[in-house]
Amino acid sequence: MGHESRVTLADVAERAGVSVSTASLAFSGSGPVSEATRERVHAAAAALGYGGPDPRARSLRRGRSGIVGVVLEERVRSAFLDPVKIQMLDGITDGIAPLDAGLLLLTETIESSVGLDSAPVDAVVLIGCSPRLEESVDRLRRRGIPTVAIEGTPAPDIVTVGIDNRDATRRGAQHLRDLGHTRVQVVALPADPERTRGRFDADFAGSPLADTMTERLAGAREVFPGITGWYGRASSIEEGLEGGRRLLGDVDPDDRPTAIIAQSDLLAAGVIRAAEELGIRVPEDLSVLGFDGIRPDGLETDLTTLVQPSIEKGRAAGAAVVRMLAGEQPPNVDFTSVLHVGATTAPPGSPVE
Amino acid sequence: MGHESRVTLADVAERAGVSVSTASLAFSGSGPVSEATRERVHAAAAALGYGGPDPRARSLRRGRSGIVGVVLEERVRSAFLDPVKIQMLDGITDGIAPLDAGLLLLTETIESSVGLDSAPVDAVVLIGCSPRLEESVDRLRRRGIPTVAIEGTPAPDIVTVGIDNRDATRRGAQHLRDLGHTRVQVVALPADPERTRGRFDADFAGSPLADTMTERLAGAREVFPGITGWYGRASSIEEGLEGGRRLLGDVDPDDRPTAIIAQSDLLAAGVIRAAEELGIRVPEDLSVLGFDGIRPDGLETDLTTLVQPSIEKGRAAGAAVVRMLAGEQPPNVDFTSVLHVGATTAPPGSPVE
DNA sequence: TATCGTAGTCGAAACGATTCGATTCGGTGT
DNA sequence: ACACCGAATCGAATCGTTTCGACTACGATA
Repeated sequence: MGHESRVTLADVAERAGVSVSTASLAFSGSGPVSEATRERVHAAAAALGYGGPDPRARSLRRGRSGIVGVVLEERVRSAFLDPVKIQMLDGITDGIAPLDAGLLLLTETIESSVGLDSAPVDAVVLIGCSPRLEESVDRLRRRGIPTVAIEGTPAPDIVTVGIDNRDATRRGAQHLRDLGHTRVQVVALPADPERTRGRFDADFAGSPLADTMTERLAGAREVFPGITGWYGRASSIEEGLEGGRRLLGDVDPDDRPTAIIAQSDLLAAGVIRAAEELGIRVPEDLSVLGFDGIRPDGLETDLTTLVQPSIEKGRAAGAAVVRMLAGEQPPNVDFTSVLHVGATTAPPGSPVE
Repeated sequence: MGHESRVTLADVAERAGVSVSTASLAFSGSGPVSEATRERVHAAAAALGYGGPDPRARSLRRGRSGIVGVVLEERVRSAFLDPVKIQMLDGITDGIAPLDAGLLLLTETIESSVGLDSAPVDAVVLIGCSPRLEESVDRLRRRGIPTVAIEGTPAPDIVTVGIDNRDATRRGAQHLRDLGHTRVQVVALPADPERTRGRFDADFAGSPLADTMTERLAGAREVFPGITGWYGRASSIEEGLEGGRRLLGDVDPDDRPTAIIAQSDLLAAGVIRAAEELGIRVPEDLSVLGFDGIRPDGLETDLTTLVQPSIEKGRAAGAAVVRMLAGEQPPNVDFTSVLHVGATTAPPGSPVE
């Protein structure tokens, strides 16, 4: 039963003895309908097993679907493993609450990203959007879909929400320098769209596209000009572990860095784990600086890190969406990170307490 | 610029000098169109800044929106804090991959749950759906929307995906009994829709609605018939901590349980933390059994727990959705959990190694 | 009593695409 | 040269609502 023709508003109207338009009003509540009529319509609906107006037709007519798309650059799985992303998502739901819209998870899959322009969204939020998205952003713009990018390259017609990546990292690096560190290296976020990993040297220009990575690196260089390091394939403990092994294990102990600037807390957690493996003590033999201010899974020490307001970022993005849908043109937003000095940084070569 | 009337397929068709239907074919590719025509249409589209067919209209006509709804019983925020939920979500995305549809996050908000029946979804997956959903499920059924419930009460017309909650817990409890435990208590999942918390005694019937909790409790009772305990407001470390304090701290040390069956790993982690607070050693003075097989944030010990295949559950749910949309009627699925013996269970009163 | 405003209702025109059946039109097979 | 076929194209109906303007009563105002 049930796969015959569906019950429509017209059926309900007929049974209730009213016109379709009246029946519509009885449901949507926008317009004057007598109490008696409303009841009759609802009764008819119940009798016919009508479940309410079809959202598809409604959204076509209204021009709004009540859905906000969220584009994650990676697989949903990996996005959900990153606490920062989750916090942003949470902030977004907060921010768009006034719309009472749903959140549609879209992943920037290979190529066509079918979802992105066949999805009935009223607006889109790009989270940590990668360069590959350029083209998609273009299509969104053409379709006139309001777009907000968190940590994205600023572009005409889209609102961006970001943080002071460069300056924050500079302050963190300065903290290390103040402690007396001079041999410092970086374990960085992915540097290219192909998601490779490897060492980079002092000349490394970064990718114009991997904005976050490049900015944070620039901040580190303001304090340690010739700084080199390693970039991973993702922001994860695993990649940090790999990077840590390379930077700490493959070298003559005398050349080994006394401090590592990790571009995320997850990477930092990996670096610390690598140090453990190699018998290097943190912070006595090695200082580690993170970025994000989350508490990485399984890391029990209090990480020195640059705390960024992830939830706020999401909330701001959500708020921007709301305003754009209201016809305004909200300004870009920039947040500030603060240095949290924990237990993973200390003067180089300091004795065990 | 841009808020005039939008460009439609008709405009494109006219400019390309073809009929609307041909233009449509040129885009959707379903039907014979000469190469020349297709190019002309696309050129016209580009010239006019047409971003492709409007998904709203398309979905009305096609009767499919390409969106699968996921209903989380709680706020999105708290759902994302539960690793089990995340794993299921991940599994779902995997499972519905063949549809290449988006995932719409819906929360069972108070009352009307605006989202649930005004959302243009082709199918819905309920995750850990609470009893309050009964009514919503009803509406979904009426609308003829295929519905899959993970850990939900079986109901006509909906497919359920579950695990052997009862039997698994029984095996876990048996493990404790085999170790020699007799004073055992439970720290349980929420027991009622109002999300209160408190003690429950040997007569406690559970809620017919909080299925998971009741089933797992029943399993424990098969081994320890008169077992009592505490139920929390959520599955979280925090609630486990609270429960642990009550069961371990508020009693005469001689009556104190020698083992606690936690109904989730997060609760177990909380219990362990409570034990630490109270100076109770795990597993020497207290054995703790978890459920889920995740690695709770910040817990460094290897938890003895019942490992359930969360990702598989999600995947199965996704697969069921796919089959339902294909017109089949897939069977319910039940998975099996396996006992992982870690370092948090030991014979009662055993000496420190 | 004539007039006006208003609550309630209705018809019909969108909304923007897809799709079914019909129509054209070169080109084969015989 | 005749009927016939498939490819390409087109017209028109359809998906199920919402909304706009028009129309009816009916009580209130002048």
